[in-house]
Amino acid sequence: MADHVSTVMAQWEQERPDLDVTPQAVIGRLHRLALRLTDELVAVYAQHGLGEGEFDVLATLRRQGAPYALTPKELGEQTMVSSGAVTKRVDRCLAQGWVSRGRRDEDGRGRRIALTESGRELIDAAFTDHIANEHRLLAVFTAAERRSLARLLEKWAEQTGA
Amino acid sequence: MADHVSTVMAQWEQERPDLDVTPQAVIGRLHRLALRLTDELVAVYAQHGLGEGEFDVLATLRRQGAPYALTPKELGEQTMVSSGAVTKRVDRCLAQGWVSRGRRDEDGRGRRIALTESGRELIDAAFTDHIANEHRLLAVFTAAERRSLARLLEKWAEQTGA
DNA sequence: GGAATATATCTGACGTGGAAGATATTATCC
DNA sequence: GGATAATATCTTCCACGTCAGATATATTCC
Repeated sequence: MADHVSTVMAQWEQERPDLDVTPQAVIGRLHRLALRLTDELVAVYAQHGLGEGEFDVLATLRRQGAPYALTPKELGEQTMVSSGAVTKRVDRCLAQGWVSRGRRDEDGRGRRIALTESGRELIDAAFTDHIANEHRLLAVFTAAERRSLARLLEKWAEQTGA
Repeated sequence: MADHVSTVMAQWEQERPDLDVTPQAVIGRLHRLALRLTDELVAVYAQHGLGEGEFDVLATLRRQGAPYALTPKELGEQTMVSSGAVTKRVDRCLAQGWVSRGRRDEDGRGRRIALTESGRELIDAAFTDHIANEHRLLAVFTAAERRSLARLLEKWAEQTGA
């Protein structure tokens, strides 16, 4: 019945009775859960020959709508990775022919990363499976629990500066 | 008012009306939140000269109680990293004199990683700050909300095989 | 007891991301 | 319009983790 985090908390209460470790019930669980969920999600990306970074790039471009294009800066902001990571992720997608890297018209500094036709087909198939996978992972919950969880996470994210 | 995840979901509803992307309200938010929280936690580890891996090792040993020792295998199981990662994390702690690596008596294959006195002092100080930090991060919530969130995460973790 | 197998740990190659600085282009100010 | 600053992107180096295989020791079965 006791999950890992409960065990850990009991150990701390024994060893450091001066501290109130109840936050671990939320933060510890959240982190372990995020790790496990990532594994589950990555497994589906891999079925389509995609790593997490590539999936992230293609999905971000895809959801912008036609013509499925963003600058590297916008890509980095939306995916929360550094500019260096964006360059490398785009390089990998480029090598597979999933995106093109063009010059932005107005501003010579800017680039324009756009989905190719094959990239769009790939991400449409992968994303369909991805969403099915997420439904599967959430199947434990009732609709009310899901709403409750979503609301709590949203509130937290807002405050942290989501 | 609209957080990033809400925006993303609205984009997908527009682009892929055939899919029900509501799971993102939970899974997307959980992942972004985990990333942000990690940054906040790591900042405190760094104040004590610790990386995430080192903190993880020292804290895991510390909460076992005296004599603060585990085998590499046990360390890896509790911290959810590969055996290779355990070796390297322990190497780094060893280089700083925070742990010792001895031979386990009964089994010549086994090792015994134990906190040194300086390691114990360091993790006690760092963990005190860490818990204060977690309290700060959870300050947005009422006690009831915290319990509710903890319960939902626990339920989820249980099913995934926490 | 010796061969085959299992277990525990370590090693090395590799992949990915971050941080800081390099480069290219544009904007601003006199 | 030329110097200076700002912006966008890329490059380089490094930290850290995984994975597959290497090594050392233990166990099992004949």
